[in-house]
Amino acid sequence: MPKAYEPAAVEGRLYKMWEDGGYFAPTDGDGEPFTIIMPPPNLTGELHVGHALMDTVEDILIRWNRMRGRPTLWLPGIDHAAIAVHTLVERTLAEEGLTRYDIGREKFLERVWEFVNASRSRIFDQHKRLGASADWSRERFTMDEGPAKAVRTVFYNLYEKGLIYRGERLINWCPGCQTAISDLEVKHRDEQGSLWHFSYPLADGDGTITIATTRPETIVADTGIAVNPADERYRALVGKRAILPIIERELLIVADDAIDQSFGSGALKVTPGHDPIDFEIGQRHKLPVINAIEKDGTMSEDAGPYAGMDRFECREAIVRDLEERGRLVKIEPHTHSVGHCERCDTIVEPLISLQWFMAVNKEYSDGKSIAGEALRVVNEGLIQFAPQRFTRDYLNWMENIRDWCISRQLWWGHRIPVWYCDDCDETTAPPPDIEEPEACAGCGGGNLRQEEDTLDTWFSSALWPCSTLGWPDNTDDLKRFYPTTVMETGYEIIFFWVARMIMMGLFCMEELRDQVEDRIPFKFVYLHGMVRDDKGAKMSKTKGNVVDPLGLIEKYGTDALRFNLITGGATGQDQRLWEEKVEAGRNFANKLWNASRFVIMQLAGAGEIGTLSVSDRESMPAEDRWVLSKLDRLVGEVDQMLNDFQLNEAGRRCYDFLWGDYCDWYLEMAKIRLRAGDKTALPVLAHVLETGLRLLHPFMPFVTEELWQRLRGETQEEGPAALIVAEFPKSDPAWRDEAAERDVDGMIEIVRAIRNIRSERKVEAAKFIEAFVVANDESGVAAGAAYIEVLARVRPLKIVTNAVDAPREGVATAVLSHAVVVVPLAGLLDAGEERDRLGKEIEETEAYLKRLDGKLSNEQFRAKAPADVVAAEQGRRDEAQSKLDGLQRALGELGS
RNA sequence: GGGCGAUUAGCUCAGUGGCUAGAGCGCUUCCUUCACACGGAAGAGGCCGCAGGUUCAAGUCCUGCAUCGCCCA
Repeated sequence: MPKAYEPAAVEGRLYKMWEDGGYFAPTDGDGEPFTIIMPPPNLTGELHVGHALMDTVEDILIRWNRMRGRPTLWLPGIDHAAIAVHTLVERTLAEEGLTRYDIGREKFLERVWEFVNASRSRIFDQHKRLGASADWSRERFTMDEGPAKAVRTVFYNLYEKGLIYRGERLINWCPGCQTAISDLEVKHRDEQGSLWHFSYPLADGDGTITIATTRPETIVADTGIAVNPADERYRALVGKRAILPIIERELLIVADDAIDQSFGSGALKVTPGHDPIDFEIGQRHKLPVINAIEKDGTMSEDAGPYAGMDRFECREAIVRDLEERGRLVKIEPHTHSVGHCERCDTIVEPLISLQWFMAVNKEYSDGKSIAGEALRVVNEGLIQFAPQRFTRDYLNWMENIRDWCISRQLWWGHRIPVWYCDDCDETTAPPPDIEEPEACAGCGGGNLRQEEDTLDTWFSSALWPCSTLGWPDNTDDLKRFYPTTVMETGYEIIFFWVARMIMMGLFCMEELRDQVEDRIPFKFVYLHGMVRDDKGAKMSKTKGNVVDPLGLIEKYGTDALRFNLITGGATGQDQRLWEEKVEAGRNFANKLWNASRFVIMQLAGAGEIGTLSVSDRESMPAEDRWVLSKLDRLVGEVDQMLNDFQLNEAGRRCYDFLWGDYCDWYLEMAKIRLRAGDKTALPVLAHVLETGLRLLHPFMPFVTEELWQRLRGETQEEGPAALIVAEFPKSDPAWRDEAAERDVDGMIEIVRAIRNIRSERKVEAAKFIEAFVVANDESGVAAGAAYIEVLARVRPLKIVTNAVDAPREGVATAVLSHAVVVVPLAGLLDAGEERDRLGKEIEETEAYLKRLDGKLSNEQFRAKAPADVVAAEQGRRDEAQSKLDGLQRALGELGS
């Protein structure tokens, strides 16, 4: 066995072994399935650390449940990422001097598929490097036939229920991507701009009214002016008309409660065609709607003299023209929020457009609406969030949700399954099994044109938990694995995706499941945080601060990266990552490797060691019972923490036990026995290690599997062929042994005290020194005497029950709660220093004692605190008192 | 404007009302010993952001404030 763990030498081999062994597919058992549908990575992306965290969390949950014996399904897939792929292909076309219109829809889609097929397989090869134990045989792609049929089906069902409609509404238009986008895809950013004040003459010639705007270019689409009804300044003007300069349009002055009197001049120019708030005001007052900006961002015919001008050039031109006419009152600097396209960062233009929408608040049967149901299942606790605080974000968003614009002016994606008739006005939406209708549903004619637009990618992603399992068909997988167990994803897509999956899942399953708890897409939503760079900045390709997970894997191993990502922060919390941090994980893997290497070497040729059972406990020495007791405690804690989605704490506890208790102490004690020819520690060494490897396997799958295989090679126990399908440890409190824990912890304290004295007094590391331990429980200490001698390099060790039997002159004293350690150090000791040290410790102990006394003399505490807490405090008080007595005695014996 | 999160050792972070608040990295001293120097041993280092409150008991719960960050409008 090599001296150091070499991840590269085992990872590929083990992954292949698992895959070939068919371990990733769910077993056929009847147990309650544990299912995770993997959030589909998008086609264009390389593996990044966000994926690494996602894979790690999901793989831990999956491996843990697989080992618990539940039929476990982790279903992977890929998302077609409509806008991203569409623009990517358009860009390559542009390099050839072409547009998609030059080559047409069919050729365009051929180009897209070329790209898709080339990048599709690469993505999961990268995920496999992370050890992801997903069932690749069930892999799905949003554009595959199954998911596509699901899209057509749900579209049809929604349409039939009147929940999908086409209408002219104000939508967010991205002039860069040349498509409508949903509210969620607009990112608002504060920008430094100006607030221009313009005065308009009143139509009756009697005075002016001053309006303020951040967007002068939209003036040409103004159709009214609104003021607050309570505003004294304008009360007399309500109902009158003002004249829009240049365009010479009459603007009705209306009163509306939505107007903030203190903003600008208190008079708002109303542009229903280019602002959502204005649109609502316009609706309330029946103001006309004018579209003055085209989809390419230039001014339309309605912009009069500015027609054809770019919207931002137009802004300057209008300001200039109004200034020339003496209409400009003032310009104030002003910071305001500007909407940008999430994808291309172009400033989004709200405009009126004919689009398809999903009516999320509309009642479609006995009090049910899409959003209403989605609220209900979370309010009723059928779906729970981890961390819990995200529940409120979800509810808040769902309560204020507006109709979802689902059409996109893209060619790549699911084409909206409706046909328009050239001979009549009828729209034909055929049932999903008809891919192309032959006749118009209205006039029966055959001149049909399919809608050009495609659906928002999230529309199909929202179906993911059911479409991947076969919906709309009631397949075996759907029956067995839906509702899925956990949806694990980043908190940043809770609205984009989680919320919409809940809406769609509930709707889709209505016909198949009677009970609402059977219709939910998942029971738990686990949200992980963002992985940032070393300065806390978001990683991005453009900033060049991305940490490449594959590079880290090559350098430190997959397990090291996984362990760091999991223990590096709490659930739902952002974390920072940089290369050196991963070293800790590598070191841990190497520690396990070497501890195992030692155990395996000891086992080699030792013959059969047999298995361990609780009944053997009686004959075991304290340290065996100690480590087994602590191990069982750990097993219980880890199980509890995994159940509570506290993966980070569970991982940490494993680390503490394996490195601290097992390697630092148990192994060292076992060595002493082994050197003395006593092989009785072997079964315990092997058992604890084997259990620890099983416990840690979900976190660090490769090193644990490799070591487990090697260990099994020595112990030759019967059982599963691989750790990945071994049984996850179960707590058995029969292993608990508080007396052993107390005795061995006490022995460890003595060793530490002696080591401390040696180190402080600069005793040569290799030198053996004499030491006395004064203890009431002589036999308890005597049981560990051999270990104290070796681990603290003490010879001879003298255990006495009475302080007078230990020397007093020239000694260093360490007072513990259960014992006093006396180390004669004639010549090495400075009495003054020793006195100072004891004095300081007395001070600390007195303060501690005082605190405990205060607590214990408080009748409220005795009356109200649980009995075990009171008893524990009393115990601590007694220990502190005995320690204080010892310290004072030691100080007294030191003389003055 | 509304909401959420963070603020704990030099740095990065854990800490799910009850042990004298922990870890990793870094730092100091010592150790090439027989699993491991990717190691071992010993140590230094804390107004748990500030101010109130609830509680027998607060780093933890509540309120307010400050600073930083995120989400929504």
